[in-house]
Amino acid sequence: MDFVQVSEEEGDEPIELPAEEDGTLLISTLQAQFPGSCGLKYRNMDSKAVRGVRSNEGRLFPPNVDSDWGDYVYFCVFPKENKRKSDDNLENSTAKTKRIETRLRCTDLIVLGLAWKTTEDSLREYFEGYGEVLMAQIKKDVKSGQSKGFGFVRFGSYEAQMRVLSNRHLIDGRWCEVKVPNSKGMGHQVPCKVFVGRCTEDINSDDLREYFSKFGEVTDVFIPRPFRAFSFVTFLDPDVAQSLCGEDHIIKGVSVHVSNAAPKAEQNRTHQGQNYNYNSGNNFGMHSYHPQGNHMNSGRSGHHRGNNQHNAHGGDSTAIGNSHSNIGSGGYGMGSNNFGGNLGGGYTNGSNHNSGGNMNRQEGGMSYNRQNNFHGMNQPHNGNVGNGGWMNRGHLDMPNLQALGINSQGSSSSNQGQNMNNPLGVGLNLNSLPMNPALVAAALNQWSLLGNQLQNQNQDQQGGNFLSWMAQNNGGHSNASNMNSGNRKGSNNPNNSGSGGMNKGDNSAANDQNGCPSGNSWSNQSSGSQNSTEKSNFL
DNA sequence: GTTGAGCGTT
Repeated sequence: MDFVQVSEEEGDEPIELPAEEDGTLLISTLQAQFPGSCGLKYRNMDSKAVRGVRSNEGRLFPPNVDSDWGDYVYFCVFPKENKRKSDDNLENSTAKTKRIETRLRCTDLIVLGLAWKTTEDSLREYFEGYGEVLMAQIKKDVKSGQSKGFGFVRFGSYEAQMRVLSNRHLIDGRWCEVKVPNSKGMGHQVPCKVFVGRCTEDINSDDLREYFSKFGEVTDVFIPRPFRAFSFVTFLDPDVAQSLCGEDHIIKGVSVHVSNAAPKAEQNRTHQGQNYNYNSGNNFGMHSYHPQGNHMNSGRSGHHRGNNQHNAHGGDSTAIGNSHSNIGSGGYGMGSNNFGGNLGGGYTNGSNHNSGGNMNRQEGGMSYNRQNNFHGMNQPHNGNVGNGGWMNRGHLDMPNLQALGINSQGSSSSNQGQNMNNPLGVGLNLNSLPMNPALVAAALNQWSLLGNQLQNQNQDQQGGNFLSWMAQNNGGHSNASNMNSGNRKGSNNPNNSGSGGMNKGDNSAANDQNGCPSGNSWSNQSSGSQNSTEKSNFL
């Protein structure tokens, strides 16, 4: 038997790999020793150049016609990464190799929950459906030989490993869990899912899948219904997902924006000590990552101001009889996002109740008012006195507001005394835009420039409830239960600002007028405060 | 002979 000397990198100590009878070397043999490698190359002594080894159908062919591998020491070829702009700074081949090593190297995977009857053969047989299996073992009791119900498997390719890690497995009639050992089951630490913003309604999941497949295998596409102008695309390879983040792509003539779909908690971790004004109101329930079921955050420091009540994952029947109040003082914390309060099961975790109290008094610093002044329509002055510009919102990039014709300076200067006729907390006349206002609203909605509270048609009809179409509950999943509970008593209140920075408007709910579950009570009080509620998780 | 969260005689 002929042996081929192979090292991982030129100069490394070689390992002798057995060639086949026909003189070829199986790539699987190569990968058994050098996981992730896809070929061989060697240094030609005459030309001093590196030569590649011919590869075909899983076999590597010796360079000499007489099936002789010669005295060369071959070294491994690893798959090149997608040549993307983010890789431009990685010209150093060693760095590249090292990076690929860490990224693409296969590891043993633990398979938990195996049936007692599952054997190493049947385990191997099952996983061979994903790719070459280099090892499959069942851990057994040494005395009895009985399976302990778990085992290990190793694949020849990182691709197969990734595929296995991202799937569920029914093996011999039992659902088994496959994980990287001691990894707490994350599968991969890097998120595979990206947020695709600025989608239009005619971009369907097939479009997204087809488009994004050119960057890597797409394992899932999710488009929230009803239409919310964004979607999620999940890739098999988290690195593909990451490489796309921050980019704009054109799908069906529409420029969409790809960004991180990481949990909001992760994204906000970096923000400290700023005059934040988090006034979102968007709560995306579906496909959300809820580390805990319930959150109650209140305090005077940090950016978890006010109360954020999460009550995700429906079925809690918390929609009735809730009482939410946010009382802050001298701080930045008002407004309330209440995740939950969801009637019914299914995906009922997207409710967003913002109880008004939309006083945004800005005292220097940055102001980014994503206030939900929906109920403040026809208000000559809605109390937004922000003047600071846009705040840092974490990893989500801001939209080009100027392109949208939106004045980001708030509404105080230009809108006082005007009948804005729009439900946005920013100075925008949607009717004047040279585009579909619904699209603009959707875009704004995406960026949390407006909440997803939607006016009840019975009230404030002058307010241009163009978003109300979004509010229609989709049968089955009531995730878009955007109940507006913040109607002021006496709408069209000419002044919502209170005095001395106090938000003293009567923000008590009139839920019974608004089709909301009865019994809720909402109130917000603040003094000299900035609003700081957070958007919910994306993932 | 049973069992059902875990982490492997290298």
